[in-house]
Amino acid sequence: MIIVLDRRSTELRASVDGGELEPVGDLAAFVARFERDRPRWVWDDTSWWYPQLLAARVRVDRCFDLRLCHSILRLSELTAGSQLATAPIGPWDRPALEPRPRDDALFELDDADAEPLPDPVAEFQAQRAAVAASSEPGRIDRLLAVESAGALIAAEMQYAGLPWRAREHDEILTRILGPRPRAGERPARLAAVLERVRAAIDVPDLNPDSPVELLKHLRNAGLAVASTSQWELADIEHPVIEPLLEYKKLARLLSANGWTWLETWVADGRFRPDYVPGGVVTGRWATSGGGALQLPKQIRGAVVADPGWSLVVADAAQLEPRILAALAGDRAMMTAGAAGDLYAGIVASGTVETRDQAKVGMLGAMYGGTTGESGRILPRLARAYPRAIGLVEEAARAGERGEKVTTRLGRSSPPPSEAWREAQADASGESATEAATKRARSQARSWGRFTRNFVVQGSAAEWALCWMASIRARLRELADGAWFTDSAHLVFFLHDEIVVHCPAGQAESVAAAVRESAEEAGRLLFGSWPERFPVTVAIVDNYGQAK
DNA sequence: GTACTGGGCCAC
DNA sequence: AAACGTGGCCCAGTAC
Repeated sequence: MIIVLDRRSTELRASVDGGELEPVGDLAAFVARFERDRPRWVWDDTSWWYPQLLAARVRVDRCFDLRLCHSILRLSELTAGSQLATAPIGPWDRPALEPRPRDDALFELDDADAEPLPDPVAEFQAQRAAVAASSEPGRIDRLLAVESAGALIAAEMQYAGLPWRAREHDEILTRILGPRPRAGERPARLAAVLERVRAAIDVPDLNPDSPVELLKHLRNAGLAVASTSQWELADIEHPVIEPLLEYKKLARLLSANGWTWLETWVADGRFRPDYVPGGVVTGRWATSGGGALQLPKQIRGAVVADPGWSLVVADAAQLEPRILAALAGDRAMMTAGAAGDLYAGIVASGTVETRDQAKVGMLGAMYGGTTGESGRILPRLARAYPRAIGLVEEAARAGERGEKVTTRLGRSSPPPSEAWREAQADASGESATEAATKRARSQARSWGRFTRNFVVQGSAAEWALCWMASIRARLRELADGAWFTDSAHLVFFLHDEIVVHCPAGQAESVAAAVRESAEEAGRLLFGSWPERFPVTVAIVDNYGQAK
């Protein structure tokens, strides 16, 4: 069953299985009634519809998020010839849709130039047509389904929140920075280390938070530095270095995740980040506000399970190189990963000497690194794993030619900008200057690094979506009809890592579900292909205790 | 006052 | 004195 929901008028309407649009009356009651038949809900934007349903304690199993699906179909090479992909840019291509029209006349006056919301029924039909005409409808349809499932999960995680102990957070800050000071003052330990910085270069009123000022005084003190970043300072011998690096560390914690952050983002014992599914070109999630995807390890100790509950923390081991091995069908690399630690397996094969070399080399291959140790190791990896390394090299060459690349399930990279194309065209002309050629070459390489990484990062993001969707389905079975936050539920996601909050008695079942879901995600992407996706699972009270 | 940019650094 | 992918957020500094 398919139900398209429409919010173009203040009276919400629905089309059931292709029927006429009819008023729904009370939305939550309507959805709850039809949800018993497990329809696929089709709506313009999950972040508009779903939070209000959750607030009314109505959960849905499946949806199509038309805006997210549109942006995939618009760019995908698998639907390149479709009407949807060739139509002019329209309202479905906007990053976020406009809010619901209001009755309020004044508001409408203000809002007069806002574009009307588009027709979801017509858009759904256009999307189905694009999928049906695709060279690989199964892949793209799976991508649309898991992308949409991700949108449901993001809304559910925000509703549930990550359990957060403000007192524990305060204790961590106090231990590292000193007690919370009055507004505008530095905490004691931060102030003390700043005095050591000022003394070391004899500048009593130094403002260490101004890079320009700091750089000037460091150079006056005789340090041959071009910036104040830690990678440059770390190697220098001078009494100011140690306290300065310490100051930067503490100041970062204070400004990014200090007491102000705590007051802004934690309420009622929960941190509720605003996840943005599909917010990154590669298909990764982004966040807006709260910085959930940059939660520093230092403060993860403030994430504490409720009394009688546990946290199941799981992360996929060496996800990206495993994805690459599977994408490329590189048996040798799969063999390296079969026993557990992929990097250790590369060492065991005799390709490199240390685990760190294996890791640096693989990351360099996937990011396009050419200098330093990763550059030196790459040729050895290329000999041992010609298919895997060949795949990322080919993705880079395609990008340098201005072509698209596509992930496992069918998300394609955007085309390079018009300026990029012009630069390439200028460089190939007869009258091209040496500078123009050099600039074009540099831009081409840069775009090649982007497409090189896109294939791996984007396919890994698809794996993670499949993993989460599968976990969500298994946890629903485990809940046995209970409201989802009263049973095991997802509370956190970090690219290749998830956290489930669950009654302690469920923890072992959840751990099993998480492992089974990782296997299922591998099958959803690669069928019966033998690459394995092992996950490390920890059952803890406190996120800081995991790994 | 707000809007924007660059430096810097956190995560993967 | 950066390179080597994807981001967000804070701060200082500047333009308006």
